[in-house]
Amino acid sequence: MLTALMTGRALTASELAQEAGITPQTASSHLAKLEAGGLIEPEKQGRHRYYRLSDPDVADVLEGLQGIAARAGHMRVRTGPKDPALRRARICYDHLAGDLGVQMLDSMRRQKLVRQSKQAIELTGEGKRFMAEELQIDADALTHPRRPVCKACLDWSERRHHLAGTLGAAMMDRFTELKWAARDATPGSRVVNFSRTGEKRFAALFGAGE
Amino acid sequence: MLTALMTGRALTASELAQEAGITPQTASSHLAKLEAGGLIEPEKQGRHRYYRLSDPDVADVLEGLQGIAARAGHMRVRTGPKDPALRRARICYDHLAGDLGVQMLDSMRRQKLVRQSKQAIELTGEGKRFMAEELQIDADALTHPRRPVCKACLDWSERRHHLAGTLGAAMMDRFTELKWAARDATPGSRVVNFSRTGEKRFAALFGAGE
DNA sequence: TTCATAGTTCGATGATAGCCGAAGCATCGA
DNA sequence: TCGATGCTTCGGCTATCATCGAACTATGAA
Repeated sequence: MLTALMTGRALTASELAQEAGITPQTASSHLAKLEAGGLIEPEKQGRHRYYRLSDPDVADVLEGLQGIAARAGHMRVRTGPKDPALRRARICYDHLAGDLGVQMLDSMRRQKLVRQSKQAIELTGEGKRFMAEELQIDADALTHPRRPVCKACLDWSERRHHLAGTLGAAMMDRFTELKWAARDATPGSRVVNFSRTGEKRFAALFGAGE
Repeated sequence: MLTALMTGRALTASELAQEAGITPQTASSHLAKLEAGGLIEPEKQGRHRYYRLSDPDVADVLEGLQGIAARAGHMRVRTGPKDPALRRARICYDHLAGDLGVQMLDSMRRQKLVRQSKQAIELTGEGKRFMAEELQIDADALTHPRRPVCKACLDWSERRHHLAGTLGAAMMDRFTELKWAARDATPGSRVVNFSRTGEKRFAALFGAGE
């Protein structure tokens, strides 16, 4: 289970159970121990519990152990992820998720448009300016009684955070208005299709980091 | 046992057993497993079996694990070494051991007088010259049918290698002839006492490294 | 509200890891 | 050659751990 988490992605308890080839009950007990030992950290998301390695140090130690194990001739093979095409862009409730969603939040962090600590995300002054100038979004108008402006939402396919909250929704709305992207016509589909120009504009603002 | 080995020193099977608070039989089984796993390496020395961590990587991983354990509030305390005054210089069979013996071999390696790989030590051309000029020892005359000229011998107190073999014995003989050092008068004592001038001359040739 | 799903807790069971006593090798010293 | 010491192997015991079935809680969907 730990090696499965070494990709940096977060996995649910059941997925980890399946990965390890044990029942959920057994996995639950092991996960509790790993958490008590400070090796992993849970993140609640609806009725799921996503687990991730609690620290880069843990990944380092595991990597070292794998190296030693490899020298001793003991090695496990890991299967890579296998996912459909909607990994790239889709709707999560009302905001952008998938590869592009994760990429967007990553880029926003790099550009210091937001500050993130754990689940809490805060828009910086620079971020507000950016939203107003580039996307014509008035961040101050997004406050809502029961919903935060910014929120980290764990991405189903990427298992990394993307941006939720009223700002996430407003940005998705703007992308739609600007005809950069549109929800797939197929009923029930969550796929988001980006137009050619939309993709370019999006990349100009939130291009994959160096 | 592994944390006991993290000092870099080699420890005997019985010492590791005592350190762990278990019987030698139990320790033997664990040591066999650790060796099979490539974590430790044995070195036979007479009827002792000295174990050391097989690799700096192993020490790194252990250190990482200890760090994680410390964060989780689980930690072990380790007792330091405790040894008598004969740690400094003593006779090991017929050659110099103890702090000064280890220091001597270290210095010889640094000065490229010898080349060492594992237990095997070889005198370099530079080394032969050094022996002839500084200590009036003809290295070529030291060959022996059943004994190597140079041999790494694991030091009891320092748990590092010092120089054994006919060369080690010849050097100790020379030190005695030159009145640099003498075996302690007490019968049965293995202590070697260095004279004031002897200590200086020795330090001039094999001074502690920079 | 009711049902389905994700996850946990509890209890029982079977496997095994750790442990030690006794005995067997190997090495050293006399 | 013989005894002492360091270490290992063997056999058996016990405690513990991983495992799963059954039952329970929480969240989301209908």
